[in-house]
Amino acid sequence: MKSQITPKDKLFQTASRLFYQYGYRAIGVDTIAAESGIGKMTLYRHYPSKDDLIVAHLHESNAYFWTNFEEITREISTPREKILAFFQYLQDYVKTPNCYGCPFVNIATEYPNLDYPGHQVALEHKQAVRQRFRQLASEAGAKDPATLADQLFLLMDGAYTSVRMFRTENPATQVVAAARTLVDAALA
Amino acid sequence: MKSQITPKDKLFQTASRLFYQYGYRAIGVDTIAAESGIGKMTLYRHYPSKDDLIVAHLHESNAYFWTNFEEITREISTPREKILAFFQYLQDYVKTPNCYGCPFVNIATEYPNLDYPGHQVALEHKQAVRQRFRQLASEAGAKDPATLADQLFLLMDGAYTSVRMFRTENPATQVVAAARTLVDAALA
DNA sequence: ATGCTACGATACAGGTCTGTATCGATAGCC
DNA sequence: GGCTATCGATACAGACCTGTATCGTAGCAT
Repeated sequence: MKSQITPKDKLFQTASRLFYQYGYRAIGVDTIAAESGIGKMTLYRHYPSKDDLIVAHLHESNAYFWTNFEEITREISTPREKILAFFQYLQDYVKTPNCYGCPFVNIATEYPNLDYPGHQVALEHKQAVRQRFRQLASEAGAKDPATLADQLFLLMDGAYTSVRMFRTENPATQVVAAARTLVDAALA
Repeated sequence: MKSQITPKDKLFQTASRLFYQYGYRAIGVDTIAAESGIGKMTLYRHYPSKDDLIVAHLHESNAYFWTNFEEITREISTPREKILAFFQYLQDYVKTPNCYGCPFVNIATEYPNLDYPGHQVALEHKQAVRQRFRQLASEAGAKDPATLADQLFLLMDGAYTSVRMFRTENPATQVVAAARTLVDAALA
């Protein structure tokens, strides 16, 4: 077996961890190189610029989100339970010390300009989540699926945001109960 | 009448606007000086460091929030209606083009370290808001005021966050309806 | 009028950032 | 064994950042 982890992979993982925990503007390429033990030139050989590395990290985060999302909801039968299962996972996740909010919320806050490439990736991701919520709300029989989806969406990003503000002692411990209330009210 | 707006005021207003719109790390002291027409030395005569200027801006934002909050809820009789009046104001505000999210959420996202002075100001502000929500929830007769307060809190910060992500076309148009559903469910 | 104070403008110091250039080493492959 | 491609390390260029030092000036009070 050859080296199963390439320098590019190690660099990417280190960059993702540092970006996510400390912020995109706070982490420089020198820090990424030093922390990962990878030469800076190797970074620029694989990614033309720091922004390209950021975009790659966001694409990876997007892929991870969806595989995780489908894995969580796969064995759940009803769409209502799928929604609640996702929020239960979210609630558990935001209590762990390795949660630092949502990468897409973070990049959009740090780079509010909508033309910034990273913000565009975040926007596409969030629109897709919104759409997925609408689909589940529709399948669950909500009278106004778009409305319920947006309400759930606010809860989700509120939970992510509260983690970055409060760390572990955050109000997101109530996100499942709130989601259940909103879902049941929309189905009644 | 002498000059009713001092250089310090003009500088402070310009800094607040730029910080809020573009972010705290993105705006440098040279930009603030140039945009306000105030010399950089005048900035450092009134504020020892950029971080002190940021903290002053956050304190001002905190004061504005509370005067605004009390003004909105003053003429409302019941605590339930006070809560909904605040969320109605929030929903209207996040639809205006001069809303760029929440200054406290923004600073906490850009400076996730809890020891950072700006993050501490943000944390104190958010804890106070949480406490105020609990008080109103208690006065309204909620069975578990702390739970309802946290649920409303998630909606609020979710709305702020969605503005910075989506700008005007955001899911926060449903924040009042969601708040009403959560409040009514907690009072039933 | 004359100090005095606050101000704007400019230059500068020291550090950090992104991105490039260069060189030596190393590991796989023919 | 030797060729080649990739890597790590280092130095560097140019830009930008915070914060300081300096100087000329305009207004204000006594």
